[in-house]
Amino acid sequence: MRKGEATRAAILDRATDLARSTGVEGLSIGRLATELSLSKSGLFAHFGSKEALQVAIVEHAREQFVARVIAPGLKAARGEPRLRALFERWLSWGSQAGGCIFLHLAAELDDRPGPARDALAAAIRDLLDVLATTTRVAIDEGQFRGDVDPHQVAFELYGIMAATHAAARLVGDPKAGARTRRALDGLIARCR
Amino acid sequence: MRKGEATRAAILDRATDLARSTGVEGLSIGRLATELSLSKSGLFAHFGSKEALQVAIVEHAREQFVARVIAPGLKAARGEPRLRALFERWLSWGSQAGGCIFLHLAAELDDRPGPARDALAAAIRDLLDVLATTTRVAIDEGQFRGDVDPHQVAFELYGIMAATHAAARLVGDPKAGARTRRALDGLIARCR
DNA sequence: CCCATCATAGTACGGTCGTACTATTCAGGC
DNA sequence: GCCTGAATAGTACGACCGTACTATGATGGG
Repeated sequence: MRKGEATRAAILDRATDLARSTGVEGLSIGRLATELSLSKSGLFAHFGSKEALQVAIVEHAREQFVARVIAPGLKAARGEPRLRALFERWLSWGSQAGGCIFLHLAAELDDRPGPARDALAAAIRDLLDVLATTTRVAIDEGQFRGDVDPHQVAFELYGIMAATHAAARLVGDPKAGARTRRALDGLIARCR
Repeated sequence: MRKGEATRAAILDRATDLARSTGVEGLSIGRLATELSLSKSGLFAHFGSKEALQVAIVEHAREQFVARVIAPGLKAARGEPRLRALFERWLSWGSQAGGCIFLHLAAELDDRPGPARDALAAAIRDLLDVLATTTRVAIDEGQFRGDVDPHQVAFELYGIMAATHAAARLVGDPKAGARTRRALDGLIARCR
């Protein structure tokens, strides 16, 4: 049905927004319904359980991430430019209100087994794989040295992103942006 | 009074343990009281509000961190060995059940203004400062190059720690430990 | 235009939340 | 060994939680 899908999408949009700052456990169905001018039960009917809503939020965030970060990033030229484009887009994804939802949920869910955690782990694994694959291409193109470990690069990129998050959002370091660029440039320079 | 202080300490020990996996918002006073065989009101009387308990948890974690990570780490030889010792101890701090509470709370609180967030930001700022100061010493000792930026090193160390957390705890990467060492060695090699 | 089906609202329930207020137990100084 | 004050328990409250169940409203295919 058309109408239902549209509502569901609107719910997920708002829910994903909220979950960026409150997490998926702190998010309440009642509050979410009020914000959307829906009844709690009407909203609830779309998901059946809070756990299912949480999983849907993760999936929705993953789709948004693919659309706003991965897909446009992959349009850049093969190798290093593509890697930089992906990271740059990830950065702006993380600078929207609430930050990068994956970083938030990673901390919230890493000790909470369940479907939501599984979905999140899969999403982050995918992200790391894309970064690693892009690095692999840079090696094949001769831009990066042959002994570079693609997954190591993905690992360290994730770390830079997390450090950026903490520095910019929590500690309030005004130089966070510059530090991020320097770390990225350093990592890439080491690969050449 | 002696007794009250002892109880308060016991509460904080357990609360800090729990908050490592549930966060400070997800932690419930009732559950905590039950776990400690205390009445909810008896426990509550020690803090007066949940917010005060959250702040106390952060302060308690900070004290534990100084005792278990910072203080023993500072006993290592000046410069690089000290930096490595600090990071190594931070790593084992982060590998206790629930992981590093600071990384968890950083994600939970970075968008939630209030005293708990302030206390956490101060704690992490302190941690970064210790790492930066230690790096500064390594420069002064001639172990690191003169153009190394101590706060940049602290920033990147934080990133490595966060990446380790995600890789080991969420994604379940069996090579997480090796990746961490490689990233650390790479960072330090670049400083020399 | 009716009817089946989907979408949403309404209501209710047991549970737990944080936080008051009051009562009881306990420990130590005289 | 009482007396005082601290430490803890008891009880109650309103609010909100997630989740059933039922009813009403909208919608589109025949």
